[in-house]
Amino acid sequence: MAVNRRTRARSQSHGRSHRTQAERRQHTRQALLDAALLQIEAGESFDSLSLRSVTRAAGVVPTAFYRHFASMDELGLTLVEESFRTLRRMLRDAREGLAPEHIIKRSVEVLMTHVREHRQHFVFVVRVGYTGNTVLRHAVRNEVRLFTSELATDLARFPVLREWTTDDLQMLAGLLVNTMIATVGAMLDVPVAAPEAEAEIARTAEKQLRLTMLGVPRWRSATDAGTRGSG
Amino acid sequence: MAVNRRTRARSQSHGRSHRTQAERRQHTRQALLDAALLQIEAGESFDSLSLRSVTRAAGVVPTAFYRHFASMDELGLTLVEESFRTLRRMLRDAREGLAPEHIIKRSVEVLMTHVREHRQHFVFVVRVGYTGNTVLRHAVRNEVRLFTSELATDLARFPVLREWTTDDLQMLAGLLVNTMIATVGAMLDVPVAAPEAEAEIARTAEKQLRLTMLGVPRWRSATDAGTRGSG
DNA sequence: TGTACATCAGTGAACGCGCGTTCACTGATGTAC
DNA sequence: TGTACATCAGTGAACGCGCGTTCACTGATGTAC
Repeated sequence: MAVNRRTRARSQSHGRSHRTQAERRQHTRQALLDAALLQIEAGESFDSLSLRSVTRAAGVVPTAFYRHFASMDELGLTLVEESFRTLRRMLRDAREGLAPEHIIKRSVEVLMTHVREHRQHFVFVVRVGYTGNTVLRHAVRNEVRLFTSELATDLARFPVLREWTTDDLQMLAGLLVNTMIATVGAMLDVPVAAPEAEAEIARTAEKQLRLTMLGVPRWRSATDAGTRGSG
Repeated sequence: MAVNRRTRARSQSHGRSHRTQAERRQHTRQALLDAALLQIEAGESFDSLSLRSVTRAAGVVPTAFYRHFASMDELGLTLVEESFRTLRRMLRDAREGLAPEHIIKRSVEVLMTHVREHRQHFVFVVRVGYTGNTVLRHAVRNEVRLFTSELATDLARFPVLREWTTDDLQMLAGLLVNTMIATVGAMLDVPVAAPEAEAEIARTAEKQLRLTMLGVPRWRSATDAGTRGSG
């Protein structure tokens, strides 16, 4: 009898199947994060999200917010971390699928797949990276810098790049990341599941990466001539 | 006497030297636009600007806003136009200073100069181009597309690009514009008048553009091999 | 296992605030004679 | 040039609304015995 009473109470209390308090806490927390991502995906900027709209969408009362985050900024920083965890996973995936012949095509495929599957995280990064909120903007741009460095490290392993300076590798990684960000931006302009448009964007990204890599074997001499003079 | 009375009234009325009603109207209108740009430059997103904060900064009462714009969106669209007028002027300047040998260095110089001199317009474009407000975001991205096309037309005049398809020229112009946007984004991260940091950003941009252009002469054959097969 | 108490995620009322928008207005400039 | 009237940029009071944050609370879960 006592057990029945408690079971009923549990399932009634929030209409969910989470047995422990910790599980329900975690569930609410994630609901708040998801509500914010959803609104950003729908076209809002982070600045225009309100604590009340987020809690409303998450199905809790405004004051419940403070059980999980001290402010919207803190929630935003959590989303930055969550998003870049996704991006790092993508980098790892790309690293593994490296058949040197088709590396560009494969990289773009990995990118497109990840954008499709984690659209919200990419929207978040692209939007917040340029949005008003100074704290979040710097958090994102800092993560982008780290991400670029990781890519530079990966690039250093390619034979053709073995002789490049760290500086030049960063420069190349930056160029590739720029192309990636612009590609993501273009994909986000397009309705979800518009295969033609997506394919067109992918083709352009591939061409741009291919063109970039075409310059690579000729790089050294050009830099020497340009910066070291006739010494 | 009558003249004196009127003169006094004029100069007292707003403490300014604008003689005609039309001039004063224009003055207020520009004050509203400038106030918005200033707040965006200071780190706000467009969404977080309020009609009241803009009128406050412009030194007029909130309701005066409606004498000039029907809504903040309308003011925003005016700023999009104003900003891209600046960017087009930049393109024209770049077009004129084309000494084929130093074209990249010169282009980056033109870019850096314009960003320094019209910082607000660049901040506006970069921020709004990714911010929440759907109307403005699309307005900006559309202008960027037009801007890219104009650049593609300019590129078509170079001997080495004369044989390129329209599609490939767009692709290349897109790559250059991406680099430009990323460069502007990096410059805006940096405090105003930090010559070292600016120079470093300029150097990276130059390298990236140079690397991109290094691939150009080799482009055709690579594409042929990739897309046309052995026919 | 059963009981008594502690913890704490979520509640709901209340607050003061800045917002966009309405409205009737004021008074200097512009214009017709 | 002088006068009488029209125009219209800017004013100021008022409104209802959603916001973030405070506070005392409730009641289910967790824990010590």
